[in-house]
Parts: sequence; structure tokens; C-alpha cells
Amino acid sequence: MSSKRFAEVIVELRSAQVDRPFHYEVPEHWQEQVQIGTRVLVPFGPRRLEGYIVGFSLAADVSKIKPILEVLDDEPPLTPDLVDLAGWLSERYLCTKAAAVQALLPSGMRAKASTKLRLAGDPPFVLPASLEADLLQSLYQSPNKTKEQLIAERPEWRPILRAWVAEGILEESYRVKQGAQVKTITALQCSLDSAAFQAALEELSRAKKQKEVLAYLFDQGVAVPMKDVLSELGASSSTVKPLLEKGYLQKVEQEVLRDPYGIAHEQPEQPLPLTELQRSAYDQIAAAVDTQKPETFLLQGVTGSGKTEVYLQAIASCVEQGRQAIMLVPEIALTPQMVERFKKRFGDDVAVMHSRLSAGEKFDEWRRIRQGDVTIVVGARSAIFAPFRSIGLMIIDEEHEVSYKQDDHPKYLAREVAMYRARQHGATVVLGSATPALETRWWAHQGQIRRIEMGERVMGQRLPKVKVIDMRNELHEGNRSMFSKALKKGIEERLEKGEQIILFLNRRGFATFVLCRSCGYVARCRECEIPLTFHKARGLEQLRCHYCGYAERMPETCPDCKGDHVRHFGTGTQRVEEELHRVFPQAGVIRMDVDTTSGKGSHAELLQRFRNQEAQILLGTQMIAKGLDFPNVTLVGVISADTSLFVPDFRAAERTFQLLTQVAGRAGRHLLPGEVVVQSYNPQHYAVQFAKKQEYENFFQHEIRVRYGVHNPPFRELTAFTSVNTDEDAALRIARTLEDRLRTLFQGRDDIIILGTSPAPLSRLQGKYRFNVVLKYIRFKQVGDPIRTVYLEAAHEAQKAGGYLSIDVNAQMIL
DNA sequence: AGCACGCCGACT
DNA sequence: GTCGGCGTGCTC
Repeated sequence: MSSKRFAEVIVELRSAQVDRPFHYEVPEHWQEQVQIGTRVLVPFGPRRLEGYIVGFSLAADVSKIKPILEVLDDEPPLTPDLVDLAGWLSERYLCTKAAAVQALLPSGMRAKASTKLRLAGDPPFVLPASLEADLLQSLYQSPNKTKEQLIAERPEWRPILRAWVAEGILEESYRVKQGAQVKTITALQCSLDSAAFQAALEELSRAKKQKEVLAYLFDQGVAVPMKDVLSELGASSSTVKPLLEKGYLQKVEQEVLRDPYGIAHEQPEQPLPLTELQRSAYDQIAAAVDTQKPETFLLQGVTGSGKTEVYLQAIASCVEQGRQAIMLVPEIALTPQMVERFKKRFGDDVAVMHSRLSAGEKFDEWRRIRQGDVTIVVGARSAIFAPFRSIGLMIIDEEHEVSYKQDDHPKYLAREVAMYRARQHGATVVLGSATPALETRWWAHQGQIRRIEMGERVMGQRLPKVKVIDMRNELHEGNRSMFSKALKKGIEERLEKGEQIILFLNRRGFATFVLCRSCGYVARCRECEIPLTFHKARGLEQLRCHYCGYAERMPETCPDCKGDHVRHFGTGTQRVEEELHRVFPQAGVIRMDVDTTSGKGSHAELLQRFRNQEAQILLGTQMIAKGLDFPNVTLVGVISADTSLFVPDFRAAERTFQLLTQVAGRAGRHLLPGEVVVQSYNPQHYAVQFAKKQEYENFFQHEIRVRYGVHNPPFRELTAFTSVNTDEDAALRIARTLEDRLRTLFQGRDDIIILGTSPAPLSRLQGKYRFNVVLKYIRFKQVGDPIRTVYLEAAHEAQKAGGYLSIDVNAQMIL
């Protein structure tokens, strides 16, 4: 194109000081290969760093311009729209461009540069028993050690190495090691022509097995994986070796893709007939995809209304038009049946992306998307960055779920990313939920997004009956058990009839704390100040911190008053399990929580066992609340609705409502009528009451007034700053400084509210103190730039003080 | 981020 | 007098 152009490169460092493009010369031989989005290796000061080309300029206003050292990929990993998206991410969530780029790419992508050293010319003159002598000896003894390794070993060697390189005693050459490797297997190929083949057979007269192998490969004509040749013919590598030596066969390295989900189903499943409501939803979405104009829908359908079938058919229609589709699910490891349905319907056309894949698997799924081998991706949050060329449809299922907010920088919200990409690609976004986030429902009310309601369950299934039990009455009536009379009776009945039961417990961290009934002492983690949780493993009673992992033995007497009234309180899954065994000794129980599901595949295994009816009761934390669909479950019990109602978060009511509604939806999804029993010490709370009646709209009406009154989302957006430091005073000082600057900045702006410096709800985590400052505003556009300046200044000070200041734009939760 | 340059205290 | 502490400043 142009005669001379300089590449603008973002280097991999996540630091505000280098958060801008640097210019590099593009060597002649790479002019063609280098594009926007190309990953390169560049010299940066004394180092070599990975970088991404984000643009080109004809002139660079810098005197010193070095050339690019290496081009790291054949195809640029970032498409131009992803480069643009990275720019947007860094502005919207106030992170560096490097952090934004890295968020877009699979974690295995990053390359590592290393420097090899070689002694050249005459050995240097060194004094015996000196640093130089040690280095020289090391260079002779282990010539393969990289410069980086040597420096890590003895930092004092750094200046010597530099000098020797300058004097020509040492020669440097650099290597680039890719993060995730392309996986290859060894295959065998016979490239002899018929005549040569016949001659070879003659020559091998008595080597029967060798002749067999050679003939097999000659017949195949193409390369066959060595593993398959050996097992097919019962040969061993010693059979193959002479054939290779004689040149009758060649080894070929073949690229393979790791496939975490195995071979696809041979018979693609046919689309199911749609109900009238499904048809209408499908028609609207498919029509919007056709227009190729950005549009967002809220698909609000109760559990069991058949949203998934609408998704599947809308995606099919999008794919037929040659465009690609992204399907997000909250936590894919918990919803294997969604992947299953996609694989059944679309076979090999689906890539799967989630955190439980290995780095290599992620990298390969990503490559399949980038190369255009698939047109559909199903995945968790980060799948929203799938490098497709032309996206037609993006679906976010259970859009209200917290997992759609990334928990480290950049703290992006998948829904916002989807809407930005929709504008880039002219795509349609579908937000699906039975209990939409309040913001989403509000925007639908305001007309910014189109709402489609699917109120009925397919096959006319009834919504389950929900009973709310006032646990205070139970106590007054002398029932001190964790099961109310109603729940106990319900479980007994199901056990007799051979039906199944799901028991649900809110968050385990808040569950079983240890309290002294005499003096009120609560056992806390020394580091985190969070109540410790009681655990019983192999008869050993332990207290554990769920944030840092600290563990100690359960004390026998109170550390404070020395009394012997220390008891564990609340209800952890283990205690409920014990209680279940005591009260219902005949029932099999499967417990699902963080402890029993840590291994790979343990989720799926436990669920399969429950599905096979190996146990009648499934007991678990919120991880069992979503996506489960068991035909034989007719009773769902919530041990205590209160635990989630009293977390210090403005979304507590919304979360509780969503959780209870969702749990209720788990019962009676099939032919058997379902029942839900919710136990609570606050049964009159509106979140509990509206959930009991499954009245989303009424809940929305009520909650939106609450939000309006206290200036919370959707009426304001929240941005939270957290100052973290091992030194409490420093953490506090930085937070105060930031608060002051924000107040000065927004003086006289009554549309902006600053919630002053306060200890974070998790005020001490892993030995570090945490203070929050929260900013509430109406339009980010009006505050983004000023916030950035103030934030960067304060963050720099935080760093100098040995801590850090993190920012969460559009915070969903204040922690 | 890292690495180098540069300016002040305890040692041969 | 030097070695080395880590405080600013730069990296195309």
C-alpha cells in the first residue's frame, strides 16, 4: 500500500506508564504479513516483549525507531473489530490496553521470549575465584541455560553478561516459546510408487510383520497416525523402525485439535415443534437477525417455557444466513446439558469455551473459531470475545447471573460487551431470563430493548405450589430441628413414594459459624476476620476460612471466657447431611458443594448419579439452583431463605427473589406435580412473598421503587474503588485521598453521589485491609474521563505505599 | 513492569 | 576512597 509505514504496538506490560502505542519499523520482508491485530515480538528498552499491532502511521514523531524482531503468528489473532473492542474495553472499564487485549485472548496464547548465549572468540581473561570465573564456569557447564535463567540464579551476573555481550565475548540469540502449543501427533506415510513398493516387498522377504505394515500404508496412500497403525496391525515400534531407516516410510507430524467433548453425534437432532409463544419469540428474533441492525431483546420466560428451543432455532436461522452465533451460559460446568443439546443439534459446528478446559483445550477451541471451523460457540462469560468474522446473534441465558461480571481487571459485564459487539457487527442480542436483572427489565420498560414474554410452560405444566414456613413459629412450638414439620413430612412422603427431593442451602461461607453461647464469641480468621466455617472430615472437627484457606482445630472451650458452651451454628451442607442421615436413615443423599465437586468432572458425575436415582436426596448450595432438570424430583426444600437476604449488598432482595424463584422452578418440570417448601425467619419479606407466588412483575414494581428512593441501579450506575494494603493506615489514607479528589472534582454536581470511605464488607482479606469508595452517577460518558485521571493518580500513590487501588466500573456487587 | 542511571551511608 | 542502598525516569 504505502511506501513506508510504522506499526503502532501495544506491549504486554499492564502499567499505566506504558499504556500507549509504541512505534516500530516493519522490516521489508514482513510488510505483507503484518496487519492490524498481528502479534509481534519487539525490543523494549533492554528487553524483548510481546506486543500487538493496533494501527499504522506513516510518520512517527520519535527519533529512535527500532524494527520488529519477530512476527508471532501466521494469522493475526485479533481481528480489527477485536482491536477496536479492546480499545473500548480499556476506556469503559478503566484498564490498560494490554489488559484489555489479554482479556480477549485465550490464556494460553502468551508467548515467552528467552535469550540463548554462546561463547564466541577467545575466552575472556578472568581472575580466579571471582564472579566472572563463576559465570564462565557456569557457561561451560550448562551451555543451554538461557540468559534469563542465569540472571535469576545470580543477579550480580547481569552487568558482566551485558559487558561481555558488548565486547563480543558472548553472542545472544533469542527464542520465542509459544504459551499453548499446537498439539501434533506422529503419523506414518508410504510414498513409494508401485514398482518401488514391489521391490521393497521382495527385499523384506522374511520380515512378515514389516511387509504387513508397509503394505497397509501403501494401500492407505495417506499418512496414518502411528498409534493407529500399531494397534490396527498389532505391530510395535521396532517393526516400524527399520522401515523408516530404509526410507520406505516417512514420519509426518500432524496437527491435531484437542477435543474436550469427544466425537459429535452422528445423527443431528431435529428441531422440536414450537408452541405459539415460542413461534412468536422466534419470529421476532429471526427477523431482527435478518435486518443486520443492532438490536437487543429481553426474552422473559418462566422456567420451563422452552427458551432453549427458541435459542436453538434462532441460532440455526442465523447460521443459515452465513453468520455466526455466540451462546453464553452462566457457568458451563454446571450446565452440561446445554452443551449436550447444542452438540446434538449442531454437531461439529459448535465450539465450547469455559474455565474448566485446560489451557491447551481452550487454545484449540479458540483456533477452531478463529479459523472458521465452527460457526457456533457455547461458553461462559469470556466466550463473548469469540473471534468470529460476522456475528449475527448473541444470546445470554440467565442474563441476571452474577457470573457475567468478570472478577478481575478488566471487570467487564458480558451483557455490555455483547451490546458493543452487536453495534460493530449489526447483530442481535437476546437476554434470556425468568427473573431479569432489574436494569434489564427497566430498560425494556423504557423501550430501549424489546421485551418478549413467554409466560406459559410448555405442555401446560403447572407451576409448583410454594409453601413458606415461618421458622420462628416452629421454634415457639418446640421444634428445634433445622427441618420444619412441613418439610419433614414432605420428605417422608417422597421417600415412601420413591420420588426425589432437592434440598437447597444458601452460600456455604455464611452457613456454619462457631459461637460461644455464654459470651457471644465468634471464631474468626486471623487474616481475613471472616467467621470461620465448621468442617468435619474423618472425625476431625476443624474450622476453616473460605477466603484464605486457613484451618485450625475446633476449640473445646471458649478462647475468650473459657466456658464449654462453644457450638457450631447455622447450617452447612455437612450438618444438613448428618441431620438427614439421622432423621431419614433409609434415604441416600448426594451432597454437592465446593468440597465434593473440586475434581474435574465431579459435577457431572454426581448429577448423573442423582439422575440414575442412586440417591433420593440431592443436597447442595446455589450451584444446584440452575439448569437442573430431573423428572422424578417433586419436592424442593430451601433450608433458610434468610442467609442471602442479609448480605450487605443492595442487590440482596433481588438475589433472594431470583434464587427462590429459580429453585422453585426446579420442582415439577415434568408430569409429576411439584412442591416447594421455603423455610425462613423473615417470611413476610417482599422478596420471599413475591417469590412464593412467582410474581416477577410485582417484585419488579416494588423493588424499582426501592432503587429509585436510594439512587441505586438502574437509576444510577455504581463504580467502586477498593484500596488494599497490608498497612491499615495506608489503605485508609489512599481511600480518603481518592474520596477527597472525587469530591473536589464533582463539587456542586447533585447528580453525582459519593459514598465515603468505608471498610469493605470483606474488610480484611488474606491479611490485607480493604476500604471502599463508591461513586454513583447517571451517565458514565460524563464522568469517565475525569475519573480516569483521579484514579490513575491515586492508584500510583497506592502502589508507592505498597498496596493497590482497584476499580470496578458498573459494579454489580460491593465487596 | 523492569531496568538503568544516579545520588548518599558503612565498609576494605 | 569504593560498594551498594533503592529513589526517579524511560522504554518506539
